[in-house]
Amino acid sequence: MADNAVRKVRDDIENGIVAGEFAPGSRLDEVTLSKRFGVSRTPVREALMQLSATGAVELRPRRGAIVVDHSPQRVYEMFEVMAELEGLAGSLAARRCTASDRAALSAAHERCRASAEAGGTDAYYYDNEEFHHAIYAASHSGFLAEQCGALHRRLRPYRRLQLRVQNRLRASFDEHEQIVKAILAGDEEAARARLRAHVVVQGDRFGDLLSAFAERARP
Amino acid sequence: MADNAVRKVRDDIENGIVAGEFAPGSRLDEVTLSKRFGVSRTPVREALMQLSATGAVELRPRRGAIVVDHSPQRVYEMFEVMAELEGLAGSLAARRCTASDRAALSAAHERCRASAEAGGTDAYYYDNEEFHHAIYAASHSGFLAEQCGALHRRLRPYRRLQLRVQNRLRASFDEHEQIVKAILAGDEEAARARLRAHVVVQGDRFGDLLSAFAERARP
DNA sequence: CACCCAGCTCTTGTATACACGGCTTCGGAG
DNA sequence: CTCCGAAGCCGTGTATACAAGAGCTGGGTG
Repeated sequence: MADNAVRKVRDDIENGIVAGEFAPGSRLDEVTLSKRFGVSRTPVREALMQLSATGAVELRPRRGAIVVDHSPQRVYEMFEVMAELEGLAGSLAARRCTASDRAALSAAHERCRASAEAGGTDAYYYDNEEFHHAIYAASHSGFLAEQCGALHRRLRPYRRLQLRVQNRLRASFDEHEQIVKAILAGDEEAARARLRAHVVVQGDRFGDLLSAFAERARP
Repeated sequence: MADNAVRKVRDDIENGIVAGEFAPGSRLDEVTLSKRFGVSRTPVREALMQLSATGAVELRPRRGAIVVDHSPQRVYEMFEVMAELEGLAGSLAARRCTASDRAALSAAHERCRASAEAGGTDAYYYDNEEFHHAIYAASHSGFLAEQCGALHRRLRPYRRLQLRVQNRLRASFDEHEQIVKAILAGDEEAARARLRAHVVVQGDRFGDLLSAFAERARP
């Protein structure tokens, strides 16, 4: 339920997982969490179930919840699927986008340009998210937009780590430029191919992913 | 939570939705459901949350759960996304499948052939599911297999309705034949294209989808 | 000395009780 | 007659109590 208590608990646990406070494989005890957050076990249980649904934790019957261990291979697979869905979204956007979609996409792109030139990875990270969501919206497929949004959110921590790599920010923006051009030109296949290449982890970026994992492993 | 009570309640509600007992847009009252299934509100709540996670119902804060109304457009969008993911799975399967994957795929295909010739749509429906799962497994991407499985399951009722259309069963099997050939030949692009075409709702099949909806609307 | 079994404890799964927010209905006023 | 508002009721959200299964520990035995 998007209610107050359970939402708060869910977000707190999620943040704790991303921050490394709850290590992968560690047990999440319901009573410990409830005492920690000052609520009863009920909202904690519901939060854990929601996290289980989004794949952040694994619930084993009668044995509690453990933080899932995202191996590099699994993260790679997730980016692979994400690339495919984003490619579809780009293709549909190139075909269907309206004038207001174009305006929103261009505006998001310009915000990315500004933050890329300012050099703040955090600001760029946020604007980058807006950019991708503008593409989802332009696809005019509500279900696709939901799926993309959910996966995007799930990959958020890893994307954030990847952006820290030197020059990745600039390269990302240059790729955006090509993507925008293809969508505005109505070139479905170019939009699909460029978005796919933008998202998928390949070449040097696979090494970046591994190094990001290594960095995260440290305290 | 794959526990006994909540799993049973969840499956019962899901079946009720598919069977049309719970009409789209209708309210699912927690106390009514709990009395009906002879359990307390707690497992009912958890079941509803799981159904909300899989998209079968919508949970509005403080206002209860309602059965989501899948418009034809939305179902079309879901098949569109499914087609994309299956295409990716087929492409990966063509590249990566091992000897045992090939054997499993061929075996599933032969079972489909048998039930197609026997003419039983229910049997074919089941074997068809096995066939697609064999492709997911052959992709050797655990995450992709999970996503495909989840979407497949979500679309199950609509696929079942579609198979009732005359000759669709035979056409489906013929498409399978081409897909198997492409995967066994290691032709990634052919496998992708044929799986996509197999799954997506286009041409006559869009009319079939609409008629299936019309039929389901009746008591 | 190692292995197995039994009892205990700790945690999850379920039930019930309590609190708070929204919806509805009934009454009054314009 | 219609519209607005307040109070009561119904239903969800949260807390707590009870039951049952899984893991652990300690003692006994081979």
